[in-house]
Amino acid sequence: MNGLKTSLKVGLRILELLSRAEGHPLTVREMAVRLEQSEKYLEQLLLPLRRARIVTSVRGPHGGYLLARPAAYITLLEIVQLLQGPVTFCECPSRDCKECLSPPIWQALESCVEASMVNVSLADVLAGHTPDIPGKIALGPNWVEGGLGI
Amino acid sequence: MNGLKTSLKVGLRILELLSRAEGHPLTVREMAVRLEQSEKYLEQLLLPLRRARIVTSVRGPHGGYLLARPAAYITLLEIVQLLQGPVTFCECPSRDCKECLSPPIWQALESCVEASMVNVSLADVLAGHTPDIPGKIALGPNWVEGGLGI
DNA sequence: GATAATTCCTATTAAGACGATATGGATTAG
DNA sequence: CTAATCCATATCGTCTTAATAGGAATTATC
Repeated sequence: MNGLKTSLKVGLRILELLSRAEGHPLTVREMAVRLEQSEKYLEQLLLPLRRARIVTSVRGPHGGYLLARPAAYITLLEIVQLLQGPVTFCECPSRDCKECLSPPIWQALESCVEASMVNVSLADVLAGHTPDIPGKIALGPNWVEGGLGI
Repeated sequence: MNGLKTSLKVGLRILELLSRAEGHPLTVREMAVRLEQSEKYLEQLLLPLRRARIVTSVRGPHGGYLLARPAAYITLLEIVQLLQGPVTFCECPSRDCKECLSPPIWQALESCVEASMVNVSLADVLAGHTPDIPGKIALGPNWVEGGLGI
């Protein structure tokens, strides 16, 4: 959560280009020029994007990459999970993990972020839609009101 | 966001010990034995905790560390920010960053997590309080309903 | 005051993650 | 056939972070 990885930033810009190309395949070379990145690096990012069926490829001359689906049907969550890794605070399975002390708290935070991101499409991101005030997790029945005071 | 850092996990366990000690100073040595960690490593974590005034120290013989405040007045957010780093997705100041495409989205996610964590105290964590269903960000007035379809 | 217990501080090492590059193979239009 | 293009893997270098090391400063006790 400490900043976006470069792979995600660049990946988003790739998807931006593909989205604006609208059905016309873009070559890695074109993207490399427009994004000022090396072709090889972009290829490395396009590989998982293709395997996850977020983009499609056409091989041979006049080939290139396309968005596999309309941008409105690609969620921010799948992009992030793919290029930045899963949104996890604590992976422990048990309910009382000795390391993180309270898995439910971390799981709630994960759900908070995931539920938010699955609700935002690539089209939303490109359109610059601004989200509203966020919700936040609330403690359950065990919670003692006023425990935090000020 | 890819898993909790070791420093945070161990830091939380330190705070757990101090919380249960209730005013009686604990030495680094004691904590090292009970947590099965090296004294030197714990010292390194206690340093920022003390500077942030989350713990207090007593020097000399019969010295040790104490919680600086009751656990109910220590928020999860400050612990996380201190030992894991700030909760940031994108640090760009401008509203249309070329790298992350849409700062408001990331800022909303940050706020979502921060607002949740500031609401959870160390006491809550130790008590194993389980948070409710999380809220999530919602797109603002520009949002087109049904944009995501399925 | 000497001594021992303890915190305090900085430097250094070790291992892993990640950005980036390099090299070559596979596919296909013309 | 050949050139354009995607496909795949291996490798290198840098930065972050966990962990160690060594010693300085403080203070209770005798």
